[in-house]
Amino acid sequence: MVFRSPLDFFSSSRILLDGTPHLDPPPSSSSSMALPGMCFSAAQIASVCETLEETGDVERLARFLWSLPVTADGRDSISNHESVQRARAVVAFHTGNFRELYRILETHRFTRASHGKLQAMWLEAHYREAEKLRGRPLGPVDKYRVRKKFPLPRTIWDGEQKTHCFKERTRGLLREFYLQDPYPNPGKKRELANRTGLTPTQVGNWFKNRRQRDRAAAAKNRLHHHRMCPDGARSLSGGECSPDESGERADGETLLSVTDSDSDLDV
DNA sequence: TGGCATGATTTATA
DNA sequence: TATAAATCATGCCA
Repeated sequence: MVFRSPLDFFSSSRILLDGTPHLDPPPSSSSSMALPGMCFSAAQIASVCETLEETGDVERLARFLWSLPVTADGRDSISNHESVQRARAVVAFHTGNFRELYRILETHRFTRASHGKLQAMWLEAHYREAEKLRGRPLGPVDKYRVRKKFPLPRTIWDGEQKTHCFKERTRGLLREFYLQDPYPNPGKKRELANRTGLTPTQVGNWFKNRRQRDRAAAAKNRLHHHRMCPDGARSLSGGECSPDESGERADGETLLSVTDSDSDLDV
C-alpha cells in the first residue's frame, strides 16, 4: 500500500478504526516524522493538521495529534510548526481543556493569519469559564469585564488598539463642520474623511448619529419645558421658560449646538 | 441619503 | 456587580 501523505496513512491506520493511537516512538526529533515504514516531513504533517482543521473533524484531528511523536521539551520542528500548534489549540478548545489552550496560546507566537481564530477561542473559553462560575449567561458588560480581566496575549495579538471613540481632534473637527452645516454634501464628507482619517461612511454615520442625538435631546428638552410650563412659555425673560432655552427656534427648527460631549445639547 | 430603531462596546457611578 | 449613559455601527424604510 502506498501512502502519499500522512493523512493517507492516518486514514488507513487502525487508529481510525478503534480510536486507539498506536504508533512506534519516533527514532529522533529531526525535521521528519517516522511513521512505521515511512518518513514524513514536518511540512506534510502541518498540511494534514490544516486539512483536518478545515474539515472541522476535531476528533480525527485530536487522534492525529495524539499519534505524533513529541520530544521531552516539545521543541522539535513538528511541535514548533504553527499549523500543529494551532491544531492543538483547536483540539484543546473543543475538548474543554482550557488550561492547555491558554498555555499553547501564551507560549507560541502565531502569525497574523491565525490571530482571528485564536483570539475568538481565547475569548470564548474565558466566557465559558465565567459563565460556568456564575451559573448564568454573560451579558455584554460581563463579557467586557472578562475581556479586561483576561486581555489577549501578545502572541495572538498585534497590539493594535481598537478605539471605541474617535480621537478628540477628529471629533472637534466633526463638530466644527456640523455647526456650519449638519447636512454636508458628499464633497464635504470626503474632505472631512481625508482630514480626519475616517472613512466617508464613518463620517456619514457620525453626522447621522449626531442629528439623531440632537433631535432626541431637543425632544427631551421640549418635554421638560412642557412640564415646567404646561400653559405655554410665558415666563419672564431669563426665567425657566424662556423660549431661548427651549431648544426651538421661531421657525420650528431645532437649535444645533455641539458641546464637548456629543450627547450634550447646549440648550 | 436621511430618519429611526436597535445592537455592541465602553465607561461611569452607585 | 448592576445599571445607566455615551458612542459608534448597522439595517430597514421612505
